[in-house]
Amino acid sequence: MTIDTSRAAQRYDAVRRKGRAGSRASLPAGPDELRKAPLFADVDEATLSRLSADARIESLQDGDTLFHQGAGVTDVSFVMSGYVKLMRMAPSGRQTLIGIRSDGEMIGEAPAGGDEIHAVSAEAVGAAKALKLPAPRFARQIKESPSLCAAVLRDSKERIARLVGEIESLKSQNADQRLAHFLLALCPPDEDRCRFRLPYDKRLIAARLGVKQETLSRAFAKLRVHGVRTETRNVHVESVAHLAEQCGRPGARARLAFQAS
Amino acid sequence: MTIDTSRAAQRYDAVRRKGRAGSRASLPAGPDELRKAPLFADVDEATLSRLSADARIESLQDGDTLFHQGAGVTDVSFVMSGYVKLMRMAPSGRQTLIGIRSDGEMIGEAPAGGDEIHAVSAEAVGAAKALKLPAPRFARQIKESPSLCAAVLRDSKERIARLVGEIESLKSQNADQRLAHFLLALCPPDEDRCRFRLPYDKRLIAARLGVKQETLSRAFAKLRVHGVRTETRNVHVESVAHLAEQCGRPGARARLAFQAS
DNA sequence: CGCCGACTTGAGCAATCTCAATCATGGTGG
DNA sequence: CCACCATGATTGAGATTGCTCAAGTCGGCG
Repeated sequence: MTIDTSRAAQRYDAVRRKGRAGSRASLPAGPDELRKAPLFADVDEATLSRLSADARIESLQDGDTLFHQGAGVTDVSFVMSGYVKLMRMAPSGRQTLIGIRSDGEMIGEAPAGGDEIHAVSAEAVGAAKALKLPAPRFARQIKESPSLCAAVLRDSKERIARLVGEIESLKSQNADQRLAHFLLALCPPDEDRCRFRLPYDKRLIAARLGVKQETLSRAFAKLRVHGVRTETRNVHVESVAHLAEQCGRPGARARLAFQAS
Repeated sequence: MTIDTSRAAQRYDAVRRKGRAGSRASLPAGPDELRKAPLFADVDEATLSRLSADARIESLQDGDTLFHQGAGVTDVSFVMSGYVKLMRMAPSGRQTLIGIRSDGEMIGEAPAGGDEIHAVSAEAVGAAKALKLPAPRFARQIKESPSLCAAVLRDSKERIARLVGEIESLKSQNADQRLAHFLLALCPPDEDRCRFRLPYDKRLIAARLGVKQETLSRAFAKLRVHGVRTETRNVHVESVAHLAEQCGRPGARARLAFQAS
């Protein structure tokens, strides 16, 4: 369920972090970069250029931390390339993956003014670039620009919908069904037979689905019977329709897996 | 995990609904009622009185539906008394509890204009009263009143934080720990030994925690060893501090439960 | 070649679910 | 007052799911 147990996680992090440079490249950014974030798609130009005044782009390496849970919110960040994972740290040291951001998505919550604190920690998964805006400036613009405010409102709703979906699947589906759902979302549209690449490694996918790596591996094995083949990161789906059928049935899979073995 | 399986749920609903009147009382409401909702705590009087123009209060009986998932959003609703449960219905008919609202909380999401659709279904748990405002009017006021907009923004953030917490606990805690957390939140502050009443029946608590009723019952049984006694709906906690310790440990409980049996 | 990291596989165990029986409670009709 | 029923809660037994620990595979890379 969690990414790792406390002691194991510490070891794991120690390994990943070895030999990484401490300094980060940071470049200024303009309104054009901001516009790439869907959040800003409908925000007026004037607001955007005000927002971008102190914007900068940071380059991150695998494992770099953007911010820690509990720390004060100084910036609003957006993923410009790569992936960023959001995690909750329990007092015990246990880490739980909350979500993964990519492609212009906002990392964390939009600051609305006042003293705010990060509810999660954010860390780069592989090399990534992040766009950062100072939080106070963003909070001021939210109050002054109706289009920005509307955009943030809409974005919050999408976020909530996603989280609700997440809770539903954690409560009502088993690991196999969650994996089927996950893969289904990755299949390109309009093709029944398809092939694609997993966006990140299986360890992370497992954490995203809320299971252990071993369990994920076995779930993949069960899907083989249903025409889903994997070679490391590449996935081959014989029939998307057939895969979709696997999303809502607990019993059928066991029977078929038995026949195949 | 889910509230009930498809067929069982249908039977269950058929039973609960028997002999209930179809009509609902509906009374007009004013700004004073609105002010009771925390969302409106800091909203200016003018906005509030505009919002309350078409406000009305509906009386609901156990099992009454406020709205269905997938239906268009025509109103914004608030719980004035009692409890309302939010559920997701899978195409299979499976129902998953998403949350429970009470005490002036908003039910569903704030409409921001445009055609919107309910992401969940809402149903009264026991007798309840709901305050309803027409969605279009609310959406208009959001655009025109900065204080309302700020309030909705703040509320969305709280909602997201709650959902994130929910996901964390589903992913990282077992049933016993989730129950301990749940009870801890119900304990009145500043007392180590306390006594209180469960807000709703154990069937609902189980759904809230994402386990079956039987599992919840066994979790309560395990907590008895730790000074938590229950008589139907009444709970005695010998030591809140001791209960809090149970929130973060998987192993210890099993040993003690074994000794006790 | 040999190691490392990511992944897979196996075996046993723990948590949870399922099905079924039982019990307590409150209401209802006789 | 009692028999009876419906509902919610508890308990038991067995199946299932997912976890843990451990070993093994595989591909790249120095």
